[in-house]
Amino acid sequence: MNIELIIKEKVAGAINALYGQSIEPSQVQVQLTRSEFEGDQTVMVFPFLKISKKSPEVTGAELGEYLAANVSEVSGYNVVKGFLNLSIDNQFYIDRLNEAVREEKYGFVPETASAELVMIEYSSPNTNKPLHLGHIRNNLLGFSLAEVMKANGYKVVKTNIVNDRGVHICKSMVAWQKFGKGETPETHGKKGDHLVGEYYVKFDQQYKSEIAELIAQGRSEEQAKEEAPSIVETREMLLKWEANDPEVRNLWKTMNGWVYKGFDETYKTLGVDFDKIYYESDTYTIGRDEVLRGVKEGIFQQESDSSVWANLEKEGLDKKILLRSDGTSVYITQDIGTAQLRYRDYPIDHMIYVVGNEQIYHFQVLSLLLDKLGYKWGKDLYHFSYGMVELPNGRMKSREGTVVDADDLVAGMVDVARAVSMELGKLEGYSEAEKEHIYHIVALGALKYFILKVDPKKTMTFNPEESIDFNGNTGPFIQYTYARIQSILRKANDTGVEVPSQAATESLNDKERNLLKIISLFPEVVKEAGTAHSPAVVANYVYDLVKEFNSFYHDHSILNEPDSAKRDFRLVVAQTVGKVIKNGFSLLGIEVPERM
RNA sequence: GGCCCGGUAGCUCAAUGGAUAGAGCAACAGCCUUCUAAGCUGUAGGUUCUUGGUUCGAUCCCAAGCCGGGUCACCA
Repeated sequence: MNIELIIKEKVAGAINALYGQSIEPSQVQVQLTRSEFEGDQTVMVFPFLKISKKSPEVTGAELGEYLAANVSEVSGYNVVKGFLNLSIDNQFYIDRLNEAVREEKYGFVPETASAELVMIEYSSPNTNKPLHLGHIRNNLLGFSLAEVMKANGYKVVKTNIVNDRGVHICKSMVAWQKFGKGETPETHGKKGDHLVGEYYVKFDQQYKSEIAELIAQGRSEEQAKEEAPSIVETREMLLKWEANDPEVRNLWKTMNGWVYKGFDETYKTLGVDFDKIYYESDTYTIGRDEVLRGVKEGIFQQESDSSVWANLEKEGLDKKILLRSDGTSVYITQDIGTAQLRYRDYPIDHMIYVVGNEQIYHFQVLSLLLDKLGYKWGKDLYHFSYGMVELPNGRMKSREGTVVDADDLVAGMVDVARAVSMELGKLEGYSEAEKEHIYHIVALGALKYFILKVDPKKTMTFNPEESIDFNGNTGPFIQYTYARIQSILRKANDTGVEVPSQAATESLNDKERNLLKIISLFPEVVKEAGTAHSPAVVANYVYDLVKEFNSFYHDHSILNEPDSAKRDFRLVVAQTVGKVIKNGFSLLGIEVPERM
């Protein structure tokens, strides 16, 4: 049981015993004592003044006296103004430490047979261009959130809806037909997703020049955009695609195949994966059928040009198109089909969509549409809406060529990790392959931590220079601490010193005590990360732990401690800190190296 | 314009309504014959955008304003 809950309960009991009033434990405000004061847990006495009808000092003292006398965990107290600072008995923290020692997955809630199932959709790329920095945030958040939910005892199904059809991919196809001359990833020596992305860019260039030409011929901009041959061709291709035209379908399969191969590589590099992948090409017709059912049932309206609309004005939103006048589907149509299919495939208790906050409106609409169509889970979908990633000079803009490519970014970070590591030269004895493995772990640790430590809801700035910094509040700093701990444990093993299976000591120095306090917090942190849907909570916690450990490491020797009882205790502490780092980082999808 | 989100040190970010608002980077000053210096210690750096309100207490809640971003497509 965590100390906060114990104190809340006991304070409620004390209020009752002292002043004859019963309050709920949840009404008691407890927090960690600030380091400049003596004590471990602080109780706010202000809220109880109306009950005690005494001054804050007196009330605090009376409560403190009672708690010290009646609660075994409370070893002492002091009162400063309206703050009652309680000192917690060392044994409590040592017990928590031993809990952490015993449990392999300390801090995690084990999955039970009756656990609820949460499906997490993330990544969800379009198949017309390679992944970029924005996708990286999505992928890292999605994967980490899945790990966090698992650690909170949920069954988790990670899913990916691939937007493999629609105008965007038709654009790449049109451009490839026009300019490709049969080029393939093999002939070009490029990843397939990058190759297809190049044709998407080429399409855009061609389209723009056509528009300019038409405008020069006297058309309005709007007209030009409608009539440009490229876009006309694209629309025709989409229709052919929906009509199952063999030639179009073949090209589509080929080009998407290139892209998938490229994506798989990127996913593998990032260390993310999925339990179930859906393809829009399989789900959009289900969505369309659902929309048409909606028309039949009078939920949606079909206009004279045969486009289909949902009127959400009553719900405070706009009218929303669901099917174009030519009968083709729009983005949201497939989301309806995908949702239906998923609920058919899995007994979903919670559905989480990891999608950027620019789509808040989209998910409000989706939720309402599903609800109107009669799905009880429509209202309950959870849009995990994260903020955009910006560069120091603003948003990434493909037009200005400022889009940061995912593969390039990772490769660059590995290069830096390699350079730093070689300069420090601490990996003697490792094979080249082992070294490369470490560089990869460190590079990804830097990237992932840099992104995940920020509150997901907030827009974040990605500064390439800072992201490859390996000092301070960074992933490699934490990994480094882990590696140091493993080094100590190896050395202990080499010299025949065994790490005890349980910690025993009577006295704790300040830094040992601080470490134990932080270790005892981990289970709460995991829980908090789950309820807040925030990997950042874990990242910040691990950083605090590691900072404290390094300070301890600096001030107190472990293996050279002459008192063997103290040495053994510190070994247990160090080992446990290592375990918490590893478990915490696993929630972020970050690996830890044995050496670095 | 309607709706949504944000504004904290020079920069990037923290801070369940609590005490003197904290870290890292950058700057400056120290610490390696001792378990990995990718480390540790210290100095400096703030009207928490503004003005009101709520209360014992507000960076946090409420209102208005200012600034920045998002969104409101027969795009995805």
